[in-house]
Amino acid sequence: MSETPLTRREAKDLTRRRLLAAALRILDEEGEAGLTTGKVAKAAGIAQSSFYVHFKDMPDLLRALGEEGGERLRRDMREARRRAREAPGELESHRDAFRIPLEAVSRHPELLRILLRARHDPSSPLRGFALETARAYREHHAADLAALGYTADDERDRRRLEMIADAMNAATDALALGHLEGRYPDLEEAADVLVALSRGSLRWLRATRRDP
Amino acid sequence: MSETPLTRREAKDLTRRRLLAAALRILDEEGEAGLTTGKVAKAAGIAQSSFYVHFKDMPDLLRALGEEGGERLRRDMREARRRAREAPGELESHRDAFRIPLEAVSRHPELLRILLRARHDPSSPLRGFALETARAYREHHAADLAALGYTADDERDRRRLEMIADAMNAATDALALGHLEGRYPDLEEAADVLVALSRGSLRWLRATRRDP
DNA sequence: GGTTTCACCGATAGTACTATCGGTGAAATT
DNA sequence: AATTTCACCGATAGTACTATCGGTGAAACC
Repeated sequence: MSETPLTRREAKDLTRRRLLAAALRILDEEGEAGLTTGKVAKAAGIAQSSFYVHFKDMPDLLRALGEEGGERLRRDMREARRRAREAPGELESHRDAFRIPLEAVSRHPELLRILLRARHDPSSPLRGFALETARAYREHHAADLAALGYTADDERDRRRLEMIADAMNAATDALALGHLEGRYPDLEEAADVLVALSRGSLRWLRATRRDP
Repeated sequence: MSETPLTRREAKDLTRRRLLAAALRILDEEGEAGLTTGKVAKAAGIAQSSFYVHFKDMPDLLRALGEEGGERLRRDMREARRRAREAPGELESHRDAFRIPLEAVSRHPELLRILLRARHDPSSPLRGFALETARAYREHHAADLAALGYTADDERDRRRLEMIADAMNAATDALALGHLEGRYPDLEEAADVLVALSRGSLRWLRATRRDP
């Protein structure tokens, strides 16, 4: 049997993390409609009223959840970016650039599902956070394209890169969700599809480079 | 001033349609959390209790909304498919195949937004309908690819077509939403991006045709 | 060792929504 | 013209959830 010599601060922090974990699980399994202070508190092993010791109200918990989850996602993506840059071959690197995000999403599917839902739900307290996250990914991806040498001098060029980034991100999410639903068992195959689509966009960018 | 010589049946049907329209608007503006029998009834100009004259409960209304909206969406898509087939040039036809859905979505953005939200919300009564709709689009799109001569004999090939269809549909939705948010003012540009991505996938399918 | 702090508890007032009921008047039926 | 039907109404019982309150015991502080 393990001792539990926890200080008061440690115990409180543990409870807080239990609440956040319970909320994430309920949110993923039942949606925001099923998310109540009572359910979360009970799942975390405390009384409903004690919920308010840790959070001002439910939106406050969701904000905290967004901040923590976003931090984790950003870490994952930075890591993915770094590994993709260090990859060896040209084609290998290109495939990695898509396989790594696919794997990251598959490891933490709840967060993606919750963000996708919140993005389209005007009543969700997480909506602003979801939109901000999506914008950040889009612009990072567009910046990557610019770094590959595809100029973004005028407004039209910049918009092109943003549209490609937006479309590729959406395609990545769709294939990751399909994988989670069991339709695409092999992430390698999904990465191949994304590489093919991406190559199409790069070819188009090259073919339509500035003026005749 | 116009007379209103409505039969009882006409009057009831009118109220029913008012309820559905009010629900759609509230759903789009406030999300499912804001959708209550009281709000919908008031917006339709009747008492809260009269809601139950027309629908068994709220899920029942949502089911009806899904059926009607789905019917309209299917009509739009059939039409889009037909027009794309009749289009003249090769490239024109290819661009049309993407511009037309983009335009269809832009005309009825509420429905897409609601479907996207419901798809990821386990608590939504519309979830089953949203998943079914997504599946139908994916398979139609995959069937179109097969009709272009990209064989789908074995499991791997069929999965490839499905993944491409899935990814392209997601990309289309993403660009349509970006257009609605004002980021991509010109749908023609968005269609160009989709054509470029699509060409990438077609080139890949050709390059990897059956055995060496 | 005495005092203070505070995470947690049960109880409960307040709020919002659902769904049913009996009543009403005008349309439909006879 | 008499009778029936029914879309709609106001009232209300029932349910679910929020958020606050005073009380309690053990950890933290002195």
